[in-house]
Amino acid sequence: MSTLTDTVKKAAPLRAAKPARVARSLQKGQQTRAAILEAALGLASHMGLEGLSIGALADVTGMSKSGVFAHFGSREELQIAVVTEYHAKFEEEVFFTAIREPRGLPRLRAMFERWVRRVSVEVDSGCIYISGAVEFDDRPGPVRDALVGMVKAWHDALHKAIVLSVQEGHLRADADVDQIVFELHGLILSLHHDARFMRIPGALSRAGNGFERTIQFYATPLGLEVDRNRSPSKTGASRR
Amino acid sequence: MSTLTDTVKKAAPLRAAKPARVARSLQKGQQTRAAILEAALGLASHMGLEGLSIGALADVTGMSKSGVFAHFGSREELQIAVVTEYHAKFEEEVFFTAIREPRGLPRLRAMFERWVRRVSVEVDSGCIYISGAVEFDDRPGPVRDALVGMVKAWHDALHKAIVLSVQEGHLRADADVDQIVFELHGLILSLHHDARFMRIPGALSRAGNGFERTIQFYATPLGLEVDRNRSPSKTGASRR
DNA sequence: TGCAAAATAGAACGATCGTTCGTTTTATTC
DNA sequence: GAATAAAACGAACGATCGTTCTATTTTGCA
Repeated sequence: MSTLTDTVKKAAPLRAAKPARVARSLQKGQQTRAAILEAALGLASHMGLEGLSIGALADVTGMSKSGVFAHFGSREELQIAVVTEYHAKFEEEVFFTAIREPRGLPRLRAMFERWVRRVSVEVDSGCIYISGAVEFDDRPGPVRDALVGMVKAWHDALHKAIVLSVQEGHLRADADVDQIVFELHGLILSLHHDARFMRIPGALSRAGNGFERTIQFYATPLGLEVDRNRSPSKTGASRR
Repeated sequence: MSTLTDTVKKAAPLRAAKPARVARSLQKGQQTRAAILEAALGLASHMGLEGLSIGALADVTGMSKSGVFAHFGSREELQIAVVTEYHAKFEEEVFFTAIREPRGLPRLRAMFERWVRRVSVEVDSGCIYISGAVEFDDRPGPVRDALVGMVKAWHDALHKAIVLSVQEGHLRADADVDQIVFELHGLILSLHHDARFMRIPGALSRAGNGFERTIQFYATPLGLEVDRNRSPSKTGASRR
């Protein structure tokens, strides 16, 4: 558990821009900065990181453009702050919650389910990882670097959860771990696409179906018959 | 075959904006318009549809801003023209080529393979369907409508190819067709993500593996044993 | 309560955006 | 080749962008 956490923390170490303020007195600044960031997160979820403008942010928060600007120093640093904030929220609501589940399939399933929830239903809208990936796949710079680092950290976390599932005997020993990460991520991306862009109602359950089917496939021992009578995973009691 | 084609054509009927010019004489206008569109396609592939600017387009083509502008009447119509042009290319290089394969699994496989190629390796870059889906999932209007219609047409084409695969006995009779479309699309999206954003080299073969694995799953008759002589997670000697 | 520092406002900058308009160049037709 | 229509240009517009600068207000601590 601490290992997974460390991975996430290490791969995305951007956090402490401010040197923590020797005497932690003046809180007003940090306070409004947090409020701005919250608004920026909502705006970026709708318009994307590139659609995020300081003027619109000033309108939403009821501040002046320069007042907003002063808290970040540049638009790019604002974008990085937004990405970092999103990462922290994602970590908290998806990773840290799921990791309390017992290692192996239950934990992996929890990670996927919370991931699904974050991408499709939660709060006001879209996943910044996903929109950011499209916006910055051809745009080098620190924003892109931050995004890549965080997604990579999440991939690593998934990777380790799958390895543990193999070790626990929940998945086949010869299962291609990276391939599973690839396919699970694909289910999430397809969910995001169908739910948010195409507005297809059934997308959410499709993602769940896909997960169970994938797990079922990689859980089947080599040379043995697939048990079609019932769910493949003994831990499968939880959902569905 | 004509059915599939009709579906595509019907769902995305935007094509003939110009009334074909009674006497098909004046070709200079259409000619430079096509050249501009070509450049716009390349630009939009890199910067996205929202990143596409008339000024940059004028620079690339060596024309004046107003000269470029006059060919489309508005930025929005330019974006629609780009999307439509991309659709035509996609149709030609993916759909019309694949549909020459025999119905059933061979045709479905051809569609997927050409789709993969379009998304990852081909020309200069990214898929406008994918970037457009992210850019316009919260932005109502004719551009979004055009995009949704075209993606929906492609989904329908996939749907029919899968139904034919079932009818030919290549896939299980109880296979959930929409679920398969969902999962195959997920593989493409994951490929686009990993190859273009994360720059992971193995992504291309992962997509192929995922396809073969998915097909293998849905090809297995209910209650019968899976043929495990061949390794399932391996590439499965894909090329049939 | 007074003072220094931090936080915010306001105005202005250069740049770029999409768009309009009048003119000039180019292409097509008689 | 002259007449006519299409195409391309160039300058300018209002708006918005990120950013800078200076002034003003607010905050935290003595």
